[in-house]
Amino acid sequence: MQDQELDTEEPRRRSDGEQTHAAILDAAIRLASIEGLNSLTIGRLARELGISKSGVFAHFRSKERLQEETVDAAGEIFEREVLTPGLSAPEGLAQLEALCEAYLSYVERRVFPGGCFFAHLLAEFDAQSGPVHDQMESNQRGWLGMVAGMIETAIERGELDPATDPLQLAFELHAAMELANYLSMLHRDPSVVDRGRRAIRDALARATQGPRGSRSTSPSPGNPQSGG
Amino acid sequence: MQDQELDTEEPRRRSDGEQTHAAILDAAIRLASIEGLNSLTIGRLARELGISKSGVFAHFRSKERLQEETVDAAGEIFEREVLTPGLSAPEGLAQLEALCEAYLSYVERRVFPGGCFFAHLLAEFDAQSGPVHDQMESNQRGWLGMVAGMIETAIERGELDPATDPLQLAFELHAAMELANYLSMLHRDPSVVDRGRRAIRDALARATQGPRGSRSTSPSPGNPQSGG
DNA sequence: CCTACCGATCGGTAGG
DNA sequence: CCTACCGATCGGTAGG
Repeated sequence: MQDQELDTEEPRRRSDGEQTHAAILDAAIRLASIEGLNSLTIGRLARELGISKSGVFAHFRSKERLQEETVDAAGEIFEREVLTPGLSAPEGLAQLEALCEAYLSYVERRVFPGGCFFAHLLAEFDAQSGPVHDQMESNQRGWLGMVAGMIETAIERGELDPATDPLQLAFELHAAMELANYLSMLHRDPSVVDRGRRAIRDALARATQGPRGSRSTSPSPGNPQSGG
Repeated sequence: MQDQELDTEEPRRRSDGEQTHAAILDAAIRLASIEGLNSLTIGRLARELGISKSGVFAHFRSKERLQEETVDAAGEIFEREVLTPGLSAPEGLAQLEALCEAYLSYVERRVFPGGCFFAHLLAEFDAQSGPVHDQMESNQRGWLGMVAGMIETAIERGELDPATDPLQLAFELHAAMELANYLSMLHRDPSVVDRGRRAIRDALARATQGPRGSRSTSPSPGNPQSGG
């Protein structure tokens, strides 16, 4: 604690600059989810927030850093809105279902006004080279790998047919989630998400029963304490 | 025919202007498939083609018309490379399979350097309002409706299980095609298209056999001449 | 956070 | 198809 003479000017009040910084990123995320990361311009964000261009610029020092921080901030929201609720379910098939549902719910609730931020960036940067492409590639690999890992765990626990190909099923689940996102946005109709929901439910049901309804009769209860 | 005095100046030689027009659209399509329709600028196309900005501009008179003509020209390529080969197969399940394979082959062959032009535009304009969004919505509806129609025909011909939901199966096939496009581009790996191929083959096999391998024993041969 | 500025580029026009 | 422009906006800098 310092002398009281600093009292009236709120000593080390960091909130002013930080709040502005956060407000810029919030606007940037919203804009980029609708129009893409390359549509971000410093001038446009400044206009939207009612501050000067250089006022925005001072927070990032380059457009590249603005883009980087925007992607990172969107990643934190994705983590909070999708990964955390998805991973909070008990390990195995339940967790896989929870993750898929968390994603679809996040699309349905329009966490980002333009739909899934990363689905937009996937299409925007799949054919472009550079740091954003590379980050998206690693994001996608991580996501698909995580889903495939959950499928493997569910197989080990006897909850899914051992004949299931984890990466192939992960691809199909992911495909349903992505298209549900795009089409629900395109048609401005959140109920399109239900098509994705049904595709996922059916795919998991088939992998549960096996392709011919041959179901392993008594799956082992599994070990809730063992890590993946 | 006119007098010979016009001979040396090639009367009504249209090829010059038309070739330039076509060359501009070709460059625009290629650029837009990689970076999106909004990344098109008249100056950039002019630089790439080695002509002046106003030389490009004169062909379209507005950026909006350039974008419209670019989308239309890409549509013609899609028709030639996907729809025509897909629809050339005999009506029914064979046609449905041919259409899916025509799409995957078009992705694999990199008909557009940035992958499927319309998959890119779907993500770019799903959350934006305006004429391009509206055209993409109608394109998507048309495509999904066509696929669903082929599924209906295949059901009527006894080639697919009558319990199949045409729009739901169309959604799942479409989802596999789109993700195959995005991921094969993202990883610069055409073999990712095989994941989509397998997803489609499996989905059709399930719809052929029914969910439990209960297959209608003697499907009617169908009528190849009747329209859909 | 501001004003004031830089060179480059944008879509578009005028006139040929 | 060209040169020569227009006002607006871009990312970024200087200096406060």
